[in-house]
Amino acid sequence: MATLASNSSTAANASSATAGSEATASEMAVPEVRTLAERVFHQLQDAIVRGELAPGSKITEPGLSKTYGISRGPLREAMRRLEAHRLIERVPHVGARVVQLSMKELLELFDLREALESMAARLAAEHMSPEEVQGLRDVLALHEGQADLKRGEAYYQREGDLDFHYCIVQGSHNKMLMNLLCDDLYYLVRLYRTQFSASGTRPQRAFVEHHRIVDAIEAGDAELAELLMRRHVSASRANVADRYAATLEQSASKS
Amino acid sequence: MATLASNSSTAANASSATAGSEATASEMAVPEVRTLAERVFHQLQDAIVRGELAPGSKITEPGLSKTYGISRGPLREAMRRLEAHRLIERVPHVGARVVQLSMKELLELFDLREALESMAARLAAEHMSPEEVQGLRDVLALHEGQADLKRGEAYYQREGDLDFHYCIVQGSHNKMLMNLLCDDLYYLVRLYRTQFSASGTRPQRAFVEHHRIVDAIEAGDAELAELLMRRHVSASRANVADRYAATLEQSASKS
DNA sequence: TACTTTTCAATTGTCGACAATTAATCATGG
DNA sequence: CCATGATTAATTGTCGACAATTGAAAAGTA
Repeated sequence: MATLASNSSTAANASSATAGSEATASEMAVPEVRTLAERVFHQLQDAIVRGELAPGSKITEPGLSKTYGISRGPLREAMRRLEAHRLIERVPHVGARVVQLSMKELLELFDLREALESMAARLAAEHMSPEEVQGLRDVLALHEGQADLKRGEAYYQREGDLDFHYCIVQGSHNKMLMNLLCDDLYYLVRLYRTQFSASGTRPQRAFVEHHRIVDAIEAGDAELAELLMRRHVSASRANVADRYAATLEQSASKS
Repeated sequence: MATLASNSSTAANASSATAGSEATASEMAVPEVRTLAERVFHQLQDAIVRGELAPGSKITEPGLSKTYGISRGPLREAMRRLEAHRLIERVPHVGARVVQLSMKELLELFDLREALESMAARLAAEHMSPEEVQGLRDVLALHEGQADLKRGEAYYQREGDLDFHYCIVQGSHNKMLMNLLCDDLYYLVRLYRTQFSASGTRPQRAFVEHHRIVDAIEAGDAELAELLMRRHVSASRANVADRYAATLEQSASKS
């Protein structure tokens, strides 16, 4: 219940908003529902990331228009935004399909994360306030408690992992970096996790890595924070690659 | 003439296309002119980057609709794409304005470049073919010849600088990285250069740094290439920051 | 049977008009 | 004279309809 899939900047805000939750925390801080195009954009974004719209499936404008009960005008603008966020792929005069991440593209995505998140960790070590660091520790403690409850069920831990990375990026105080990672790349990461039904692995190791990163940030050691985050993402990437290689090997021996 | 502002991936393609130029090389490889929305998107993109649409100026849909002779439908989709590329900023029910980069945002942009381009250099050192490295050397020689001709006139050198960085990113063979840098960030860089009328400085130093980077890439030394590119971008960032500080100081003493 | 050509249904691209919201203008009162 | 509120013009958001392009099914021929 603590980690929610849609807005997912939960723990980041939880530190500042101490009391008086007037919203039920299940729908908060959606800054743009002023227009139909915005609303259907977010709906489609969630539907894609949660796998309700299958990767690779063709989506047609009249179909969505009837499904969401809106005209094709706003719908096309929403689709243009989805295209910009790389959640759908369009071909002029042909149509649009939900993206289907290949392993090659997934590894490319990890290279991007390694570059950007290590930079984020460095900036976080330089700019994060003590209160923000405390919030970061709270996030870690929260997710560790969860992981104690359901050992093995690593799905929630996975969403918690993203919450942790969200906080780091927020701590960088670099708006461009925040937009890039939180608005674009993290949605792709979540899409990958549903697409490959990636049951999170190596949870306890990730936990200690998270703690080491926070330690470095708290100490203001920018270089160390950067290095540790870089290793953290790189190890995650290697883990994905290994599991994929194992899958290939398995399917090869079967046939 | 060699460096053109619009498509700007000139020298990158020049290496592969050796003979038989059927296009006049002034308009090549524009992969999407199939639809009105695409065309006006590129036109607006160029107009903004070249400063024809002043930063901060409000752009209105009926105005652009009449200017470009198209309906508001495709125009709105083009504007949505411009918004996604961070070249305009929209407020629902209010309107859109051309972005105006503050110095804070410019420095944020440099942090992004440092993270991404150092990663690009590392990947380029790992994946670039000898032919691609040779093309890179050609680009360097070309721009050095230009700089010899018009010493002090560093504007063209600046565009050449971007050409160089284009080639590196291409050499990374990472499509996501290429899209991010070439389709998004480099347009912002060019916008900044026109906005701040940034007459390029420290040209000769940049030249030797470029050569060192290519040396490292050719040697396959990924770590060194990464480090050098990182320093290169960081030095450029520091240079911008210093010049800005000097400007502030000057305006303070005047008043 | 296999291959080419033609037809056609469906989808996308484009347009003009209407409704909703905003910001500026103008009037009114203190 | 300034502040406050109503009015209005302009811009944005939304919709339905028409034109253009595509991919596939159907027909025809070797």
